[in-house]
Amino acid sequence: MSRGDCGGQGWWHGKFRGCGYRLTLGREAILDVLTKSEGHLSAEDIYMKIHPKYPNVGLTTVYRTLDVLSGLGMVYKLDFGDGRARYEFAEGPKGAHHHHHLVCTQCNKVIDYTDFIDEEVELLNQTEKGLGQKYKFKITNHLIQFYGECEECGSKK
Amino acid sequence: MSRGDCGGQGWWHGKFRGCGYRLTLGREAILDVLTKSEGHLSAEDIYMKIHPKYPNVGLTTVYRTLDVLSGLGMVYKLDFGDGRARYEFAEGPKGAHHHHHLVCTQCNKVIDYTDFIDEEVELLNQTEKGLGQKYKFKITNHLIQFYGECEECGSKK
DNA sequence: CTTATAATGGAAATGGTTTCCATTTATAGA
DNA sequence: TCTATAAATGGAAACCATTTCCATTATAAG
Repeated sequence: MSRGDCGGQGWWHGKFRGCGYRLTLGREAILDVLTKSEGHLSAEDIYMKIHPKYPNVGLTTVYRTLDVLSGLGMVYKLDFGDGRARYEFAEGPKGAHHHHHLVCTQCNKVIDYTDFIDEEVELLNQTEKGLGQKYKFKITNHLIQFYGECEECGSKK
Repeated sequence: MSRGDCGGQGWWHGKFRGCGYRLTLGREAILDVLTKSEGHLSAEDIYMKIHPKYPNVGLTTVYRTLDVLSGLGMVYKLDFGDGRARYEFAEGPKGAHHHHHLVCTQCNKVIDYTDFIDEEVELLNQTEKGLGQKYKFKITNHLIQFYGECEECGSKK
């Protein structure tokens, strides 16, 4: 399984099979949307995007698949405070495309930023290590979000 | 309005009045619970704690008050992935009792930690400033959470 | 190909949160 | 102190994202 294969169709098959999951059309369709769309999709967003081409993939399956993917660490489940979960594809190893979020508390707009990521990540790694030892946690992930008022909302007053 | 007043009964009266909100028994009861309980209460938790003493304060009022408090920045609304919002009192100025969260993705247990907070906060302040300028955001808050598997859940396998 | 069992979809249930509205209450002003 | 007015309330009903149920279908091992 050479690294080059990862670009081809279905590079995640191994990950699925290895964990005892089956490969289905619905799952492929959902992963496809997640990898090709720019972030922050809700379950329904994904359902809508898939539906024209795969009208027999139900919303329930979307939820179930997102749960599986989230459990495998292939997808992040996020909450931006708009009452529905948002999902984004977890990029490759070691922080490629790693980013955090800037959320407007008025209109729920979300900006992905990568500024300062290097410094952040270094501190986070240290912190993860320290916390993991102290609290006997096996830390697998972190979430950083900044909240505030975006330019547009600020000027509306 | 001397600073010393803040310890007394109802130090938040000014904040409320200043924003055009009225003081009611229910609101005082809710604030009282939030300030005196250790964090992460759900709306229903608060309702249950209040109910014996204030049986005529409804769950709806709890939700409404938490919304108001959250809007005033007196309370943080948090999501630990267990399907209900959790609220915690936002402590005084400049990071007194400032802490972040360590969340077990299996059992949803939450540990508050203050380790490394100083380094984190310094980096965060810089980041906030930089991001605020670049994206024209008026940043008011941030969220940091680490996710993983707690000792107990890890040993259950 | 056959078989065991995972996965599915659609409808129904769930459950946290919000909305509605008639009633109560806090507060400013007389 | 009393009154007027608009905010706040509670309880029931609505809402709506997500989950559960279950009979059916489809994957993949042998």
